[in-house]
Amino acid sequence: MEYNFNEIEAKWQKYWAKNQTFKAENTSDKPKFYALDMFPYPSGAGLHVGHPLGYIASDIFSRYKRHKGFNVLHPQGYDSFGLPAEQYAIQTGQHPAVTTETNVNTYRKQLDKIGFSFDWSREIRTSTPEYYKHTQWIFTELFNAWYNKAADKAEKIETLVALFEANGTENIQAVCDEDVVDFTASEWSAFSELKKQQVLSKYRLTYLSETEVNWCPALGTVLANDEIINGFSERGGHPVVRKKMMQWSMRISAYAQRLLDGLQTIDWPQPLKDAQTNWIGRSQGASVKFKVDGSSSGVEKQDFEIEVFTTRPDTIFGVTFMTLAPEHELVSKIVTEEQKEKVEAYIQATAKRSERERMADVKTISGAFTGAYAVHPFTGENIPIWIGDYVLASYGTGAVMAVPCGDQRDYDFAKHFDIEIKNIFEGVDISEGACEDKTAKIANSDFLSGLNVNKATKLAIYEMEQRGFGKGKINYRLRDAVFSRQRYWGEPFPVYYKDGMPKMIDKQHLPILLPEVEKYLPTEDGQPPLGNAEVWAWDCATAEVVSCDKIDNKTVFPLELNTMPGWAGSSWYFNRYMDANNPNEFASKEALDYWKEVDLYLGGSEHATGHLLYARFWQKFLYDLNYVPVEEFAKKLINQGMILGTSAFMYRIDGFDFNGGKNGDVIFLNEKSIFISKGVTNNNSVISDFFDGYLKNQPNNVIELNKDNWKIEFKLTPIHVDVSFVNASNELDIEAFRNWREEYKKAEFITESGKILSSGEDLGEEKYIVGREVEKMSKSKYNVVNPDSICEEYGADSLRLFEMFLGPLEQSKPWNTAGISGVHSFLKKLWRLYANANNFKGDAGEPSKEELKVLHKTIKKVQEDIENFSFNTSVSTFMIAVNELGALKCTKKEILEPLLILISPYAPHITEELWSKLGNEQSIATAPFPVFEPSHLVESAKEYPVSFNGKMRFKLELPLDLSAKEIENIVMAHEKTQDQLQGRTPKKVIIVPGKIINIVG
RNA sequence: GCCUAGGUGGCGGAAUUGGUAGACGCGCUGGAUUCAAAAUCCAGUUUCUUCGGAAGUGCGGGUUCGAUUCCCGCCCUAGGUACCA
Repeated sequence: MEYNFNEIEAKWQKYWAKNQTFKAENTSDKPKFYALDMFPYPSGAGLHVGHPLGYIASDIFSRYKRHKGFNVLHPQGYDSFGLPAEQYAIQTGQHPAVTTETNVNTYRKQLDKIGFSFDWSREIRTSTPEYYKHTQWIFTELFNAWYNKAADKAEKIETLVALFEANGTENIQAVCDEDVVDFTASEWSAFSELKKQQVLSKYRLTYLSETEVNWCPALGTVLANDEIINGFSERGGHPVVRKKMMQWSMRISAYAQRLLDGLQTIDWPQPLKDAQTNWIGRSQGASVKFKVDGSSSGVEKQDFEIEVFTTRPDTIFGVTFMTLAPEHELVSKIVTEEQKEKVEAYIQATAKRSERERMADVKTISGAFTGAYAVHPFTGENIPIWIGDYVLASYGTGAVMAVPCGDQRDYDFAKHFDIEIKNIFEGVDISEGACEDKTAKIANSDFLSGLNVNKATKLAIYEMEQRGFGKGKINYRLRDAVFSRQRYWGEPFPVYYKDGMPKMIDKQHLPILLPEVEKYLPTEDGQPPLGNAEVWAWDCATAEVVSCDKIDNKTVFPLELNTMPGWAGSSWYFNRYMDANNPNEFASKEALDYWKEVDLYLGGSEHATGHLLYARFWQKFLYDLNYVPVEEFAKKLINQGMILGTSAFMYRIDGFDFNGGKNGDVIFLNEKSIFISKGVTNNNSVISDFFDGYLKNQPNNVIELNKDNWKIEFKLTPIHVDVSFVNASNELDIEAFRNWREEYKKAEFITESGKILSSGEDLGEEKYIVGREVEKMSKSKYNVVNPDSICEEYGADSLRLFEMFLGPLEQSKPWNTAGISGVHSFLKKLWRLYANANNFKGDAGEPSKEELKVLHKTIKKVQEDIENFSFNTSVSTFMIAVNELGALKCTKKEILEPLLILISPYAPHITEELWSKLGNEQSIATAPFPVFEPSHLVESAKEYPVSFNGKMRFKLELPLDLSAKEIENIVMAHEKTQDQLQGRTPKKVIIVPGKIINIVG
């Protein structure tokens, strides 16, 4: 009986769905295990082979945990709000909800074919009202909360109001805007309602503020940094300007320290933790204010102050100049007439450089003197103020107190511009470079002289605070996150505006449904797409969304026009799966208390600072308000590597190029549909033959060349070609290519042997070889491979094994199906092993010692591998086991049955089938994992490697119970040893019993 | 520049605490079976070699009886962009 994988896989997929085999219960005597994948965005291109990599790994782990007796929650869903559906809507008018539905259905079909053990009863989509009503509710909770530093947690805004009513701002320790003003309790109660709201908005965890954005007027939208190339939009090439916009922000900075501290408590990859640590960017030091000396540069500049942040306040006596970022707002105010031209030229030059470029380039030193001076707060000396692009505006305060003796970049800057370098370190030579060694003692620094770094830092801060120009401060690079998007396809804010102040809509009226619009573009006056909605106003009296023309600003008010960003829905979805169908709450307390957190979270490292940081932030917030029982949502996280595609290239001959195209010696062909095989693109005889042919076809042969003196090359353009037209030997299916597009119908080819095929001519024995390159897998590169065809040709079990067999999970690797036949023939061998065992029924007899040894070494290895997420080596182990059992002609049920359980997490369909053929009536899914018995692996002899100076020369089988001395005697007497030594006496013989023998000398 | 990960046959990769480098699979070569093909099975396959051996895990050093593994310096590839002020 043949291994008919199509039939078997369909059968068991149906069985699992019908019997709800993988449905997780919210109450159980079993221990719980929650395995989660980072859910996909359902794109139009469908699932590609990179997606399942992580899903298969988490599925293996989930199935393993079921065998180990756990109640496993392994859900899946869709992050279904997003830009591609909106772009498609703009182009075609198709409603994004319709596109999304279609794409989700495609994904579901593809996922089902791979045999994942998902609990589909818990499927979620972030774009459904049932889901986003809770996203909206969490937003209102953030609005109605503030961060109490005294309690070090978020609290309801009511507690802040109570404090204001009692004592005003006295003793309030809150994370808030910089510009809050103090007031007393009686002042607070005298404030108008509007004024009170204005004050509170400076404390709320989400708030409206003017934020600088990259605005593209032509596209009517805001662009991300990497959507901009040299000041123009990537798509369309339109100009982009910096513009301030009123937007919602999330006060994530309140959680900076806790987000940092929390990293200590979770088992996440170190590189990912590093990325978050760096993103948060904590640094401890002092904030110091320097006054600008008006007398040096004009009286009107007297009032200006430059605030800097320094991590080395102890080196303040070494300050000999200041550097401002060229974009710093003070630059234009303090620059003197004489320096104005130079400074402006420098600012213009800097504006063209990206921040990355400015940071990476430590060799080029550039800057300009503003002509103005600051006053050193301790010495009263005048110090020059410079601008330099090594100081970034977005970093700290955008200004630096430069200490050239203690910072290499300041040092290089000072040297370059011949600025004074003052040495404030005891016995340190700074003639060659700055002293960045923190053990150096401070000298030449008034009251700080003779102190070490720690003491000097503390004293410097104390003195600054006493004299009122500085204070100790911890600085974070982490900035509050902008939460508004000028898009249609996202969660609408449950917000309306009364007297210009935002008001939240009550939980009981949620969800606020995304309104219908005529078109998905921004309005003509630059409003977001929701500005096109006709029914988009809030009626407070009836608590309904009503038509915009009813707006009277008394009971009917305009609704918010922005929508939420992509990360809103994904910042809490892991909690939703715990109780996915709860209509009232985001999840019940019972469900949350039972599942608590994700035990294993799998996904790509590209989400390190986006999704994963914001999700941790929301979780901590929900924890503070007692909505969730744990502060970190994922105990363990594993990054899966990216699967790269292998693009195929055709080489189109556009013309001829003489002498490398110098002097304009290029001839272009009129017909541009001739493709040349990769191997002959530089072949001289092919080129000259082709050129001769070209000359003959010219009606008036005007070209006369002495070819001996000319070097002719083809002018080629590599064209991406669909990888499905190319076989494993890089040979092109010419028919498929000709039928691909109208323009290629008449294509001609120069084959690998140099033969010219005219249009329509068959290949015959000839071959066209394409070029190959490994790049990111993407639809536009025609290198996307989806799993469907592999499932059809080899089956889902082969796909699963193969994706795991490719290599370590965390490493990125190119997709190459060359090895898939290997895992497929393994499955066929497995099938045959059982077919030969009493026609799948297995024999009852006692297993032999050898058979037990094979089984138990496999149990040991596979269990270790799964627990170390080393799935690739398990697949090898299965192959070895099946090869060995095949060689032993094993037919014993006692061996074959446990072996199936070992393989079943990896290849669930074939193992279910063989399991039932062995006579089992229940699914294999919850069969207990075999227990490893070490006694089966005990050996009595060992084949020792005998090494000479560490190099293995021959092997010698010896009993394991020999002592080191006995081994030495046997080895030294051995003839091969004498051969190796050739009469020399060994200096030393090292024997590690059970391991190695090494003879030195 | 810096941080992180990585660099092993023709290819994907294995070697779990320093102890037989190249497991397993692909590909390739030869053979068996077959009218033939597919499928299957068997043998071989790091390189060089005077067939005794010798060299070999990005490069150069070091520690060690012994290094893919540990240390120092460097090169390359991928991802991230900090620290500092």
